[in-house]
Amino acid sequence: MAKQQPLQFTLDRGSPVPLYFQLSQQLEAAIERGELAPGSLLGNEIELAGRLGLSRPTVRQAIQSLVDKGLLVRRRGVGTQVVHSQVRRPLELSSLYDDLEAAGQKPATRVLRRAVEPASATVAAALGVAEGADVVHVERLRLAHGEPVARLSNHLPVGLLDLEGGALERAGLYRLMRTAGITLHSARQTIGARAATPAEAELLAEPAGAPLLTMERTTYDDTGRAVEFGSHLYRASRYSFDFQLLARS
Amino acid sequence: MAKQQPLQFTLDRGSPVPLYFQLSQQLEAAIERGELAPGSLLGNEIELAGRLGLSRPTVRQAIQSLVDKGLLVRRRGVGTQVVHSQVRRPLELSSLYDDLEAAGQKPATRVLRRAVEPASATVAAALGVAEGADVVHVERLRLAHGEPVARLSNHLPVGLLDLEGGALERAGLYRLMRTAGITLHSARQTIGARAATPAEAELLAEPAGAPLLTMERTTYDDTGRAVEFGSHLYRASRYSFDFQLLARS
DNA sequence: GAAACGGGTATGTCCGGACAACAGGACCTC
DNA sequence: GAGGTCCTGTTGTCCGGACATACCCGTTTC
Repeated sequence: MAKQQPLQFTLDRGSPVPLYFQLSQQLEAAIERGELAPGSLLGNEIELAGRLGLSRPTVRQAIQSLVDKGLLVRRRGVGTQVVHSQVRRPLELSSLYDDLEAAGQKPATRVLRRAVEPASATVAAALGVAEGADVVHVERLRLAHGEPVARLSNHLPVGLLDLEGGALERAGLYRLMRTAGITLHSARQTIGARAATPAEAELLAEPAGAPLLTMERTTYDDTGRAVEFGSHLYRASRYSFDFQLLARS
Repeated sequence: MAKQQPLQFTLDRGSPVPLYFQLSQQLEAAIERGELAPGSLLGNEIELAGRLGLSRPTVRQAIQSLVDKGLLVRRRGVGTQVVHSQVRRPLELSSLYDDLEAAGQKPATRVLRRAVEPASATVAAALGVAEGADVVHVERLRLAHGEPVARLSNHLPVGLLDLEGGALERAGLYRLMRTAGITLHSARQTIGARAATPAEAELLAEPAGAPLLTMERTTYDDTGRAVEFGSHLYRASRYSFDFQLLARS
């Protein structure tokens, strides 16, 4: 357990990006590159602060953000250790489109339907509007490498976003929302499974009665307003939900 | 948007529980009880700190923990607001047993198998041991209200835990681990679906070929060691994964 | 009427210090 | 040799202050 040579960090006090953030990013990059070995001590906070010309609270804030990400573990009286890898990304509020793109699958979208409709009881309850009130309904078929992967059905409040057809084929719904200045805050979702109906089987190129993954999700922005209700169907033979989660506290 | 009367908080400086934690718990309770209306401002930090006889960093730490939980939203230049509810609990590293118990379903467990076996390639890779090395294999049938819900298959390193049969029927695996002094840190999991084989259908009292939810999970403790690999089957007709997630940053 | 300006107010960042609490090893005692 | 005790190092908690920065809103200007 020999002490390793200190890493080099470059901090720019003139930059608008906070110092604790600059530090945490460089620490994360060093861990990613393996320059900070898993299990190794990070060196005590006070000495680190002194070496970098920062105060301890600032250094602590940088370290804390990585602890929250699951990359570091603090042990009182011992020190701060790098976790033994295995950590990738925790579950995020991400869109299928971006996930597929990041995985190198060429995603594509076919818009099946785009209309203003009266809200059903389920949709009204999820979006917090009156039953029968107008909502936007979008139905899309998502493809990867030209093969169908999922049927996405979304309901949105009217006037939230203008979903011009072309935009929907070039990006995921969430990216469009963020671009429109909506800050996503949280979502409530349910993942289940059921057998495909004949129509669904045909659309997704599956045999009749094939098992499908279902996902229902209501997304809220930071004012607490429901901005989207989605009811999706995934081909179980070609898709699964894959994520990491951290123990709280 | 009238200013409401300030709430009362009682802080005990003699208690070993940190002041910021006492405050955050009382704030959370007040939100839970509806004493802090959704959307209402929390009052500025400096004045709040003065009123409670605390410093601003302490108050900020309490508020920050609730922001991380998704209960509050900070807005620079505006104030800190209570989120418009909808927030319950984010996804946790919880055991099915505790979930069922919390939901008022009387959980029960039938141990189908408990043996030391050589690790298959999949299990060995997940647990980080050599293929063919000894691992503990536990197979359980989980019931709720006397009805089968899931078939749970777990592999653990030998010597980690002594899984006496009776204990396995009275509590979930994770609770046993925590009791044994293991601190769970993170887990990697995959949720999918497939059709039941005849044997699985029979065990779970489903028709042949019924859609089942599958979940595979590898759990790590805070030293980065894999402590459990689970491969589970859920009846899609009686169970679904239901959780909340927060947008990062 | 719409756009540009500016003041007030709140959070965001950062500092420097102090003491408490815990883990682990060294040391001593029996 | 086994057990307990002290010491040291490290993180945990808390304080008081300072300045920067973004947002809201009323005012002014065109």
